[in-house]
Amino acid sequence: MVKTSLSIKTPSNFDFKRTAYSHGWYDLRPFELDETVWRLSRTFEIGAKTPVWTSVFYEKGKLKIEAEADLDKKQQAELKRQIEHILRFDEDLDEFYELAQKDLAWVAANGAGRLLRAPTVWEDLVKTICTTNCSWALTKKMTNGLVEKLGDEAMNGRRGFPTPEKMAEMSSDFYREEIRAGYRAPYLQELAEKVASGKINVEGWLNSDLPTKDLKKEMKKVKGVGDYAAENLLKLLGRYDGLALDSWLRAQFYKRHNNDEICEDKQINRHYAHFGKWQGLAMWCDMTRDWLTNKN
DNA sequence: GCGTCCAGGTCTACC
DNA sequence: GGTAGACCTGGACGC
Repeated sequence: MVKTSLSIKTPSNFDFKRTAYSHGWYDLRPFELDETVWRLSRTFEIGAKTPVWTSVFYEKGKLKIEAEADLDKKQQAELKRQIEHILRFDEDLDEFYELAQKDLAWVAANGAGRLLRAPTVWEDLVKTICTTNCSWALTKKMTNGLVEKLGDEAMNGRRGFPTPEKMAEMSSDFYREEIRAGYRAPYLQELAEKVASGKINVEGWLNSDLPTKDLKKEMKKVKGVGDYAAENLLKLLGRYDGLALDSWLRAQFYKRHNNDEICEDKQINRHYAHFGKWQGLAMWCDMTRDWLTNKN
């Protein structure tokens, strides 16, 4: 039941559908996207007794927020801040849009380029590890398991993403046998312990002063994080220097730009090099251009 | 139903 | 720095 209704003014070039549907995160719990009415829902940890189940949708130039809890002013402000964060309101895409005018003009025209992210770097990091070396079905199974078995419950019974502390309590065997994380099991356990104990501050990566190259090195110190995972996470932090190439992205490139023939990664890099620090975002937009076809 | 093969990214050991 | 093999799961396929 909706107990708090709020609204936020969106940036002028903001497109809710393109942002919610920007990549697979909308499909991973605790996110839920109802494409029939374009409502994006999930739990938020905003200092209330329990996580707060909240839905957002776009109406008349404003983003409407409906939370299933009575929220005080402080909690309302925190909820707005987290929603602006996940929908990337702070992303200044003007420079990218200008660069894209030549061969990706549709990007600016359609307000594309904002990549949905979780409220915390922690959640994005764990989910990214769960995308490596497996099918999307298995990624969904792992994240669903984490949320269902370890997430705190909101008032409506829906669960949030587990905290590092909660995940650190569980054994490697739990992640292997219950979450079906396979060889990733000890990686998840070790990561949770390090984050919970403060040995690694992954939230600090968001506003890190480190050059991207050095930040990527830091990320790759986490077991289970290689080139693809680090570059994917960097994109979610707003750094698009890397292409985060995985098998799907490569296959899409071969189809669209290489007559469906396999080529070396060097060729893919060359293709997007003129986008400079925006090349990762340029490639992602290029490969996902048709995602909203038949969904409007 | 069972066994085999394969895709998917990263790690470790080795050169 | 580059490479090979192992890691583990689920789906596809053949029998």
